[in-house]
Amino acid sequence: MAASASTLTTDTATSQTMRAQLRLRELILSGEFSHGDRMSELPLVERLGVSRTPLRLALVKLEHEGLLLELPGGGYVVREFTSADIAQANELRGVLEGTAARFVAERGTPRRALRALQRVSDEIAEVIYLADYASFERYVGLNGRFHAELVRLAESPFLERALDTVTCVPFASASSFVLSEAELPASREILVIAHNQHLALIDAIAGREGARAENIAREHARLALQNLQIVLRHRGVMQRVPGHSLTTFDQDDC
Amino acid sequence: MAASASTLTTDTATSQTMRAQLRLRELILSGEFSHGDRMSELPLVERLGVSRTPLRLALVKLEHEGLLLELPGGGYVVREFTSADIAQANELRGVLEGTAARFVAERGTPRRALRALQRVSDEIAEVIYLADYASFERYVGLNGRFHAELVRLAESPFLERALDTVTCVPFASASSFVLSEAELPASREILVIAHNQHLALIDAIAGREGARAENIAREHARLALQNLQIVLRHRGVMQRVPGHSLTTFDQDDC
DNA sequence: CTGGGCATGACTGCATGCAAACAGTGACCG
DNA sequence: CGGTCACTGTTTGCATGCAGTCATGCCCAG
Repeated sequence: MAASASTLTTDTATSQTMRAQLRLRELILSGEFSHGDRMSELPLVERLGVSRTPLRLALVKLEHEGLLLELPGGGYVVREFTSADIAQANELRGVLEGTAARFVAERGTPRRALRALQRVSDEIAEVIYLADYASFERYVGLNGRFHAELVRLAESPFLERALDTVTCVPFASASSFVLSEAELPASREILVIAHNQHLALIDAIAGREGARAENIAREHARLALQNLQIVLRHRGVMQRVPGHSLTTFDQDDC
Repeated sequence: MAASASTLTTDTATSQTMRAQLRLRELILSGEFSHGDRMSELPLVERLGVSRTPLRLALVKLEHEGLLLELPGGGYVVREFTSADIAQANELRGVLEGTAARFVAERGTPRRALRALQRVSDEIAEVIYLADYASFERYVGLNGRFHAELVRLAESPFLERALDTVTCVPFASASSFVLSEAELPASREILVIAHNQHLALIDAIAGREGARAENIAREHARLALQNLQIVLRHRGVMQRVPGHSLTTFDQDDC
């Protein structure tokens, strides 16, 4: 849901509820609120320009998404994500994407479908050796497409739903690959490794090696965490990353 | 969410929204509605005795739970669960519970915590050799406790959330072990096997054998599907099982 | 000076009225 | 006779008013 909803922009939203949900998520992830902040309805009504009814529906949905926590006495607060949360969510993502990969490999997929993955992979190969920032951003988009395509091939709606429960966690989704200019060389090495894992994944799927595909996808997810740790060495970068205000990193442990 | 909410009864619900959500879920699973039925607000308002506002919140929550589907033009219909859905959700449950088992095994758990699992397992050992229906029902409860305890030990909120996305699927949760008087002997064999898997799981966790624990839990989940297939041979039983009206089973394929 | 109780304020949960959109039906035109 | 358009009824989405509850702060008494 997070993925599909976020493809809409705030303007194209048809209902007030959707508008409120998108705009609110945007506000939260942009750092407008910090973890623990109470989401009082009246100020938000004023700020978002929607009535209380759709706003409340949006709050309920964001609570289900995991960004908000319901208070016992009523009302919601912005949820906090600890480094342990991020690590666990990321590991879980690896498990689920690994399961997707296994499903695809075991079921056997027409070569035509695999070619879609291959194409994205080829595009990625073109950008990882370019050292400029724009190429990195393109990589993030392509990488997201690769993972989305993989999950799509699994043809398992429940798997997608389960993945939605972790992709809402900042820094735990495949497309939240954090970039750091200061660590460009180190990050680029990681991209090379990640690309190699993509290739191995495709090879495993093509050969219907389910267990291999699963394990590659798991290790692939762990690479994202590794990259996050590298970037965390330079605090300055993090300030600009969506979702930063929701996280609490213990010093250099993640 | 499904698990925690269903522990409350309709009466103890504090808010109208909660009351509507519990009662509605009850109505849907009890077969009062069939898949595809439209959940019109006004009739439900009359039936549940709550106003439209809390009812709509309940509908949103049930949609997120997976029991309802949102229509493009607005409104909700009762979702259909095909046998493929059930199989996939069950497989996914195995993956997630396997991950829970792996987490517990790898992290290493104090013997005191393992003893809780052991106790439930001991209680199960007492009931599986009794051939009466009451013992079967006790087994279902104990089995649910075993699985809940295992997930609790994993100490991973996201894992629990992800599991919630599959436990809402009829016949896919650990506690939805379907009983059939007609197939008592066959089902009892399955219980014996399941109990043996529980013991192996505890042993694997105690020995910190993560991969073994994970694979046992996966295979354990597949056993539930096997049992369902056995019970499906006798259609009569299914009529009384919660959630039956939401499912469409292809003949003897599941 | 401190602790407890009361009052006031704010905030949430709920109910209902209103408007817009969709579907269903009937009539009219080709 | 069939298709299309318009009208009507139903349904959802939204806005707002109201009441109950929780928290906060102040005042008074010990």
